[in-house]
Amino acid sequence: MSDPVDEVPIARLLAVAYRQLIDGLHRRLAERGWDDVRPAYGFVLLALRDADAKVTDLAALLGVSKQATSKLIDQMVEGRYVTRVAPASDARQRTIALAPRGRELLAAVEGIYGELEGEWANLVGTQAVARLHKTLTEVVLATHGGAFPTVRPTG
Amino acid sequence: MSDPVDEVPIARLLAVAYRQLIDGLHRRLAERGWDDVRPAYGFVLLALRDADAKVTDLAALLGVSKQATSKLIDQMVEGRYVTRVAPASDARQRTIALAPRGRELLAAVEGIYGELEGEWANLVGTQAVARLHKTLTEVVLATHGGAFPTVRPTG
DNA sequence: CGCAATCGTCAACCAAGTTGACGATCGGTC
DNA sequence: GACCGATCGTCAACTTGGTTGACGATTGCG
Repeated sequence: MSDPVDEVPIARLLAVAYRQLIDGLHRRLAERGWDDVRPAYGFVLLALRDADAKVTDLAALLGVSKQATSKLIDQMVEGRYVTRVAPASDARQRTIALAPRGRELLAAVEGIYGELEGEWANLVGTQAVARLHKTLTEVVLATHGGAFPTVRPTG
Repeated sequence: MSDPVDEVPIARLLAVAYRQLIDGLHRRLAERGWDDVRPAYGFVLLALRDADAKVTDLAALLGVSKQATSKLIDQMVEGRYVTRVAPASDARQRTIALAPRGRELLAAVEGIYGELEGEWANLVGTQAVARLHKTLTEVVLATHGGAFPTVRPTG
């Protein structure tokens, strides 16, 4: 690639940077023994951190069908990251909650994100990273009516 | 999602922002009649803007196998975006070049990127967007020995 | 009570990757 | 020139992670 750096579309920068973070995350997770983890797990773990969720909630969050979500949860149940229980309030539903192993994984993920972001801060400065975070947040919120949008897994 | 915005990992912001740009790009392309375009086409078009390439070059750039690349090129040849010719220098190879229609598509893509980035500038300011570009570029270059890395398509 | 709506799972299918294989062609060595 | 390992790109079989359709069970409302 010989295009001047100034002309690289932001979309490509985002793609490369995202890929880099995700690859780094999964490499470090594997090094620490978490070697059966898909990128999509991260979004589910985050969603469940503060509150349990239903399959349809997670599907909406992830931006995929409920069938795809159900499959993903299958895997996560099998890996013992989440639990799936029919609540007393509605026998059709399944309540998905973090299992202890899922909490441990979430802690590992957030720790590694901290490391990776810290490495970025070492490269370009803490302020630049904070500004990056701020700018992206503003753009995303402004273009989605002030709310965090669906995350379609991109990897 | 109830997590405070400050705690959203950058990886997620990147994913959302990227998704947003790509979706916006493809929506506008479709509106302008380009309705058979995959996100991966963009990376190929960019790569071919200044120089023809071989299948293995593109595979390395895209971060996928040569078989996957060959298939992708199949589609792009069929859509008349690129041409594929065995060069006189080596009968095993295939030289992939932009066809006229591919050049038109590339121009459309770059125009839309300009629009989208302009909209971001309207939201957060021209300077913030420029800084975003700069920071991401620095991070990416610093972590890849000064060179632009492989882009594995993320969508 | 009846029925439309909702839930989540099963099943079939699809797109875009992966790995293995292979015929054709190079390029280096003898 | 002959031989052979390396390289090229395509074919083929397979996998993965989605999609859509279907459906039995369960709600919630009239």
